[in-house]
Amino acid sequence: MRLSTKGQYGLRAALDLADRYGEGPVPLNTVAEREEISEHYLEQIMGQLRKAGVVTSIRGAQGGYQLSRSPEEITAAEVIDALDGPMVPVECLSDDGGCKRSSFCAAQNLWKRLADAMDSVLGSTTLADLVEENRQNRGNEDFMYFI
Amino acid sequence: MRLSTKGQYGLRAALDLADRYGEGPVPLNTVAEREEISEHYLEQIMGQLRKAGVVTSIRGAQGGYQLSRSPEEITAAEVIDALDGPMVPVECLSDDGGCKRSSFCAAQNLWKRLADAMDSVLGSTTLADLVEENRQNRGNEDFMYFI
DNA sequence: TTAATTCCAACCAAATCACTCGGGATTCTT
DNA sequence: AAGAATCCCGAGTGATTTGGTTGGAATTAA
Repeated sequence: MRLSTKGQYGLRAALDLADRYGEGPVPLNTVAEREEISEHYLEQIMGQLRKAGVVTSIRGAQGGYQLSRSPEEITAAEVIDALDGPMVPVECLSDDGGCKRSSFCAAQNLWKRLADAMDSVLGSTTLADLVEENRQNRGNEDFMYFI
Repeated sequence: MRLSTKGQYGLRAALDLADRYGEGPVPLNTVAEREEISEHYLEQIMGQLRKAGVVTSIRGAQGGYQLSRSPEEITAAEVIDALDGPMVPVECLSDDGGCKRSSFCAAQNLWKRLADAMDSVLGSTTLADLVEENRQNRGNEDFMYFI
């Protein structure tokens, strides 16, 4: 059970934008370069994020992408859902997929707990949280480095 | 991010065996029938579970499969790992996959938390837990039914 | 006007998934 | 010893998904 690279790249790109929130639009190619993601592929990803309302774009020269809201207001779940669909571990939990065995399926209890656990992590972690954590880590590392 | 049907079927089959633990070997076709899984496909799945030490098999007439240990001693994680490999949400967390960005990757903190959350559910839930919960549910349902 | 950018749709190779098929090996029952 | 019930194994397969690439059109700042 792996997350697609799309979801991973998308989150990295979103974090890249979060780190520069408020500094104006960032062109796609600089994000692609910093994050080492194929430019054309990232284009598709940003398109999805735009349609989902996570980022906004400005076309033309000096254009680029930026987060649509402040990083505190965007959860990891929102980014990943936009790219990979909702993170539900098995089909039978999703609204329409309901399987006829559900009334007596012992496994379903497990999937529910698993889905809850995943939700609570992704839904409660914002881009700001991750950027902040990372700044602190980097800080400590630099500190270590110079001793 | 979906679990493969293999993992789902495998868990269902394991729970089926857990429900009958101590009653001797159960032939594959009866499990397949009760759980509505293709017999040949389930055969492959049971093969993997056997190699992983989750079930044992007895060949020949009157043979079949049974859990290798009591359901209290088998976690959901063990079953799923045997079939789909470890449930790690992204490659860069797995031992050998370590990516070079890890030292400054803000996303990785999220994946770690997600992996921990998943682990703690799957690693702490045993087959016995699920069978027991299910028996209670079924009990309540029957109760409701006859009022 | 030109260069920088986003936007869009089609295409593609490789991998994975969810099975199926066919037959061999083993063991119980009679 | 024969036959039936089982597990064991490896190969094949069609559909879908993944992880992109290609090529070009539209928009806008300088």
